[in-house]
Amino acid sequence: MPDHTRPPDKRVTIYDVAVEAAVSPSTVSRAFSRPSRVNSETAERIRQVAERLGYRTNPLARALTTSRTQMIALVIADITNPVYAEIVRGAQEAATDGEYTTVLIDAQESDRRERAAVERTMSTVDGIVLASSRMSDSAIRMFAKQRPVVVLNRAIADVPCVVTDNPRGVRRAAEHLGELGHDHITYVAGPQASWPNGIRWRSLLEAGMELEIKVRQIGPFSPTMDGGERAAQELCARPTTAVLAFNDQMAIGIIRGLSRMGVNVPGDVSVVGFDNILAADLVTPGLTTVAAPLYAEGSAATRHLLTMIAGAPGHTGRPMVLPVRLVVRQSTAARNPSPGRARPQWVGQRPASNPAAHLP
Amino acid sequence: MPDHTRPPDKRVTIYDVAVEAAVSPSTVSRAFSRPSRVNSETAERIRQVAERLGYRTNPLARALTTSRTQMIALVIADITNPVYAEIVRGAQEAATDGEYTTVLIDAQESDRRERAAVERTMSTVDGIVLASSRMSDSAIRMFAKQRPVVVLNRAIADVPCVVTDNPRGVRRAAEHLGELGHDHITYVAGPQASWPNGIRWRSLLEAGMELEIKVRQIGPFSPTMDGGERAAQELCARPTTAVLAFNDQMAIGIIRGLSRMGVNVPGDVSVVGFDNILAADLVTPGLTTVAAPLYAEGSAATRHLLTMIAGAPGHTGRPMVLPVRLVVRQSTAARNPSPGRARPQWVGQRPASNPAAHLP
DNA sequence: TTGAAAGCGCTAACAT
DNA sequence: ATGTTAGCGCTTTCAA
Repeated sequence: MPDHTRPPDKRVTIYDVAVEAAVSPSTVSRAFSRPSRVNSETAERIRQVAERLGYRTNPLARALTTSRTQMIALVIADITNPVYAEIVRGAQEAATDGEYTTVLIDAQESDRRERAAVERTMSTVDGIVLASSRMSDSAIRMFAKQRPVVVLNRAIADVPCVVTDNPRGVRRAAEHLGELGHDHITYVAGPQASWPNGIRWRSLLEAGMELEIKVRQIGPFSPTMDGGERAAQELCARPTTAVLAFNDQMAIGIIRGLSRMGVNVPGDVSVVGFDNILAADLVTPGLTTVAAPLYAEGSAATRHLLTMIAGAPGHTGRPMVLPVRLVVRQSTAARNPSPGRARPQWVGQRPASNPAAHLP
Repeated sequence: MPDHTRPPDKRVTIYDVAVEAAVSPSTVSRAFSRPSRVNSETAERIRQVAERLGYRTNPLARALTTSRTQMIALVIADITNPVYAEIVRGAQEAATDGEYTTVLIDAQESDRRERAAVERTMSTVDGIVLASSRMSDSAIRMFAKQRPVVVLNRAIADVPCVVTDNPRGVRRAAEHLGELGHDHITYVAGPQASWPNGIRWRSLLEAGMELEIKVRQIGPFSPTMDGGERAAQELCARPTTAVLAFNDQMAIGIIRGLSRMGVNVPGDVSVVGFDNILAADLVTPGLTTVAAPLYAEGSAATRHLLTMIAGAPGHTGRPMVLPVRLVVRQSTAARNPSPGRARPQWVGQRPASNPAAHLP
C-alpha cells in the first residue's frame, strides 16, 4: 500500500545550491542563465553541485522577473480535424528547435471558447500562433497589441500572416473541372467565420469569370463529414455536375451522402475538396483535392513568431504565401452527357493517385 | 505602416488597483481570490475599478506563491493518430469544467521526447495525464512522486490508471472470428513499448486457448498505415485467414496492402482493428473493430486528476476499467473454404454498420 | 568575475 | 472585513 500523503515537495532552490557551493545566489543564477554567460570553473562546479542536489530552475519564478516563459501558444480551430495534426507537428518542431514549449489550444470551432482560452493563456506565453482563427479581425488585433502574434490561414492587415495560395488552388481545381467538360461548379461553403472559406468562394467567382464557368454557392455547412452529408441533400434538390467543397471532410460527407441517395460520384457528379487529408486517399472513390504544405505552414508561422519574440519587427506587409497543388484522384471525371442516369466508372482510365508536381 | 516597436507593456498591477480604489493591496487580492472569499460591496467596487483600469491577474505571480498554476499537462503518444482527438476533447472538457487549462504535449511515439517534454513542463503544471505513454514504468513512477499523475491506457501499480477492457474486446473479436469459422488468428503487433499491445496479445493467447483457436503474432510494426502495409507483405509470406491488428490504422494499411497484392478482404482474409476511428467507416470494405469510449477515457482520467490535485488520495488499487464494444463491418466474413482463390464479396449479406450494444 | 540589495506581482499569515 | 508584513524563487541593477 503506497502512502497517499504527498511529500511536502521540498524544492531545492538556488539558495540551497549557493550555500552548498559556497558562492552567492546571484552567482548560481548566472551559472544557469541563458545564454550561459559564465564558463569559468566556478560555474562548472556550481552546476555539479546543483546536479547532485537535484536542483531544477523554477520556470515560474524565472518568468516573473524576466517576463519570458519560453512557451508559445498554438491555437487551432478543431483538433478533430486532421489537417491540424501536421500543422502542430511543424509548429512543435520549430518551437523545440528554439527551446520553446508549445501550448496547444483547441478552439472547438467556437469564437467564444477561442477568445476565452487565449485570454486565459496569453499572459503565460511569449507569443501566439493563431491557426484558422474564428475570432474577429479586431479581436485578433487586440491580442496582437499585447503579445507577438502570427496568424495562419488568414490575412489581416498589420498582423504577420502565413497563408496558402488559395486563389491558385481554386483556379487549378476549376481548370481541372473545366477540362473535364463541366460548365457549372457549385461551391459548398464552410464556416462563415473562416477566412479561407471567403477567399475560396471569391477566387472561384473570379476563376469562373475567366474560364467561362458558371458558379454558385450553397451553405454554410459545418466543416465536417456531417456537414457534407447535409450539403448532399441540398445538392440533390438543386443538382449540379461539379462540386468544390470547402474542405476534404465535407467533400467526403458529400460523396457518401450522394452515394446513399443513388447519385454516382464521379459518374453523375464530380467532387473536389481542400487539404488532402489522409482520408482523401482512403475513401472510394479517392478524393481529388487541393493539397497544402501543412507541416511547412506550422513551421513557418512558428519560426516567424520566434523571431518576433526575439525582438524582430514582424513582417506585416503582404502575408507570406505558401504554394499548393492539385492532387487528382477518382472523384472527378468527364461530365456525364446524360445526367441523372448511372453510368459505369472508368476503370483504369485514371491512375490511382497522381504525383502532381509542386508548384514552382 | 504600423509601428514596429512593441509598447513597453505597462502592466496594471494589484497595487495600481489598490491605489485607485483606496484600499490595501491584500484587499484587492482577496477580491480576486478563488473562491471569491469576499462578497462585500467593497469587493464589487474593487472589481469595477480593476475592470476600468484593465487589470488582469498575473497567473505566474499567483502561481509563485500558491504553487498552483491551474494548468494540467496532457501527454499523448502521437497527435497524428486520430484516437487522441476525442481523448483530448474529453480531457479538455473536464479540465475546463474545473477551471483548468490543458497543455497538450505530443510525444511523437518517442520515449526520449516524451521524457524531455514532461520534464520541461512538470514544474509548470499542477498535474499530468499520460495517455498511452511510451515511457518506462519506473520513469512514470518517478514523475508520479513529484506531481499528481493519472495514466491512461496502461496499468502501473501504485499509480492511478484508466484503461479500457482490452481482454473483453479481444475476446469478442476472437469469438466473432471463431463464429465465422476461422480456427487461426494472426495478431499484428504494434509498438513494443505500448502497454495495450502487450495485453492485447496476451488476451488473444488466452481467448485462443478457451475458444480452441490457434494464434500467432507477427511484428512489431509501426502503428500507422505504413506499418500495416509492411505487415501485409509479411502476411503474404505466411498466409492466414484472420488478422487482428493492434489498431485501426494498421488494419487499414493491411487491407490496402493485401488488396494491392490481389488478396481479397474479407473474401480471403478477415481483418479486425482496434479503436474505431472515423476512417474505419470510410475504407472499403468497412473495418470491423473494437471500439473504445475515447471521450470518456479523457474525461475520466482528467476528472480523477483534478480530485487528486484537490488533495484526494488517488485511486491506486485496481485500474478504472472502461467498457468496449465490437463494431462489425464488412472486413470480416465466413472463412473461405478454398483459400487463395478470389471469391465474390457477399453483397448485402451483412449490414453496413452494426449498432452493437454497449457492454453492461 | 563576484556579491549585496532590491524587486517581479502576488498571496498568506498575522494583526487590527 | 481590512491592513501590515513577509516572503514565493529568481534575476538584475549596482558596487566591489
